[in-house]
Amino acid sequence: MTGADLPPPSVRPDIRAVALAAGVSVSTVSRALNGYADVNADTRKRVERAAETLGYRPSHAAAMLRRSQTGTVTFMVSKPWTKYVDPYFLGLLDGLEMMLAAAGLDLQVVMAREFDREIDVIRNAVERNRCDALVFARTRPEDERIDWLEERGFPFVTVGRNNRNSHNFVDRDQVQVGRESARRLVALGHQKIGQLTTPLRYTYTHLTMQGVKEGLDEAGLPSDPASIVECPLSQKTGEEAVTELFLRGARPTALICGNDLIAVSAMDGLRRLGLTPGKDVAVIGCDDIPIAAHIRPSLTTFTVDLGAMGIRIGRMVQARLDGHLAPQQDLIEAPIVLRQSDCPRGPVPESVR
Amino acid sequence: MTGADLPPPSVRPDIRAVALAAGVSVSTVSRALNGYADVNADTRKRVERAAETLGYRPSHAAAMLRRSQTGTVTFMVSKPWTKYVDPYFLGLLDGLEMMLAAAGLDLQVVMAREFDREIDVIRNAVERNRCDALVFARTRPEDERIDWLEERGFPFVTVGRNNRNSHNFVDRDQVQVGRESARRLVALGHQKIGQLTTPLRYTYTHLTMQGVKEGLDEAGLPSDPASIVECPLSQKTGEEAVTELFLRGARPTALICGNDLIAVSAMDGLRRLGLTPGKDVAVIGCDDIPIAAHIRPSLTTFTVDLGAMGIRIGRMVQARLDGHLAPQQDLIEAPIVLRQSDCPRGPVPESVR
DNA sequence: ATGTTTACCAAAAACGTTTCTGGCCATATT
DNA sequence: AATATGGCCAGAAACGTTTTTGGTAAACAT
Repeated sequence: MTGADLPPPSVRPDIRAVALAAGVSVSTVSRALNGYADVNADTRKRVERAAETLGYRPSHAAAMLRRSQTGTVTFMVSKPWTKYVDPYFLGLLDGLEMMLAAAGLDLQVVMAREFDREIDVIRNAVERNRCDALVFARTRPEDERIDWLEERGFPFVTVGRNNRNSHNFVDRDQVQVGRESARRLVALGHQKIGQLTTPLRYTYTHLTMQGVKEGLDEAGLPSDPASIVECPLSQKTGEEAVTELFLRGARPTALICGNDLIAVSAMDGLRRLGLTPGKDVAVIGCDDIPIAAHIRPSLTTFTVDLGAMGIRIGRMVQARLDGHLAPQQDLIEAPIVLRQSDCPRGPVPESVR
Repeated sequence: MTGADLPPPSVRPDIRAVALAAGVSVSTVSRALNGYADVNADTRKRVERAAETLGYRPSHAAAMLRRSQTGTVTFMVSKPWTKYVDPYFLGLLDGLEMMLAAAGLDLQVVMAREFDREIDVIRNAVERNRCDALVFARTRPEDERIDWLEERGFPFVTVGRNNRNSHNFVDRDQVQVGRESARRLVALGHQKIGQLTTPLRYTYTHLTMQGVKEGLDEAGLPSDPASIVECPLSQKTGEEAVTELFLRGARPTALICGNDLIAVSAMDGLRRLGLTPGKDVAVIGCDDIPIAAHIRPSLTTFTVDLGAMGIRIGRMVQARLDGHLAPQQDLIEAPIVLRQSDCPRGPVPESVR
């Protein structure tokens, strides 16, 4: 009559409440719910039922504190990504989050702006114990982030390589991308092939260039440094880069572009020079952004299953968290998607000097 | 000589360690570091110095547990986004994360796949106390997520509206986008204007259509339902939609497209019908994706400062967390970016029937 | 000289879990 | 019959903070 048998107010039920309801101790509830072996099947069932009817949700914070782990994985995205390399990002996150969620891990996203040094973001995440593992992309040959983390033995996975590669990473097979680009164009009769590369500070840019060189070597063609222009989209569009290339006197009949955005704006630049992309000059991109199929000429490019890539990252994170120290490294094939923008070699009109 | 004066091993320093080093109590350290008033300036300085030299980082988990709040804001992204609306996403996240980081809040990302019901994701986040506030987009006129959260008084901000609008939201002024699209095309002499809309389940689609209708009404032009095709990119490209439109017998000389991807593939469809976009048929998009300026014809579209939008969301979250219950609602202007794809009305060649 | 406020700080009680230790009972082993 | 074993569970000690309570000493007012 005192109201003690009223349904409890809308306060979140404790583990204690569950224990009370199930008629067992708190520790037993914990063990039962966490799947420990030393708990009777009946008891476990009773506990589970009690938890269910009470709508019990364990407090993440408390568990986290006690276990001294966070249950979250942090994905760091670098600001230069934001505007231009979008397509890459969400697909990856999708697969990753799926894996992590299945393992009961949360995904946290943190951005490194230009005025932050990326390393500070990482230090902050690690030193404040905000996450159990880190994931980041845009790796460089000498990458202080990787050095710092390896030194401390903190779990992390990168999208891309450095020049040591003693850690867990997932990457497209960029050398293959470069090689296949070159091979394709060579097969189409091109001899003078220009390159509009992504920023040189990233490892994958060099890997692609290496692949291109291999492809040209195979055909006995020279690799002329003058036919390569670095093209960081935030400062220089493909349009400007292609103009620069022709101003240098290079007269490529084909262009290998570091990504699709470069390719598209390069095509724009070609038109401005009076050339028709996909006819006078072949163009190959990389990434297969959704729009690549719909522009004219539609873009020949390399695709990659980002979701699968994210899943592999998730698996690596888990493996590392489960104590598997041996570095895991996955190179993912990026198949070429043939469309219209690559074309057989045609003569460059004399109107362009 | 017992080694007691050796530097402590590489164990994370406690708040107790700081207290010891500063010669004060644990509670004083806490109050000093959290900026409470009732602590002497000297003491505070001493504590801060001690914390600094020890490299003390408060345990997030412990603070979280004690304060019974999580310090994180969850952004839910719905799967249909993933592939096509990337650019939208990252810009938003960027601004949002900046605001949150400044307020000491973490940003967590969670994905709702098709097989998950979005509401489950939200329930999980809220009931397990995983976050202090929620943010999500792609709102619908009748949005059960909003209903559920409002019912419970849980803090959240949406990108987009529902049909009640009693909560905190940020949105583009879609009506204005639609109206201005129509006005622009009318001014260019167009009378038959087709619409390729984003999915009808979203509120913003209807708002845009309403704006278009207003624009047409102003000019005394009829709004023909037959000139409207819904175009969910995951099932129907702009190319298919435009074909459908002409098959229906509608013969628009201008197209208002729900987003840039629709616009680009619609232009492709036009070409397939023997029409030249930007010449025979005007096309207007929405979003101003990075590529919009580089395709041919370059795309007239509406831009929006996503970073600013993210920042406003962040502010709303903070306000709500600070106890400001009155709903805040921001409508953001999306200025038109005039390029080549909109053109004066030209005759549709008879070759197309 | 005696209350009364004020400024500062220490002690201790949470917060809600997990895990360690140990204990009881039934069963198996000698 | 005594002892060891194993299954199962309760109790209690953490985990590292924040916040409440209360106490001391100095400053102030009476």
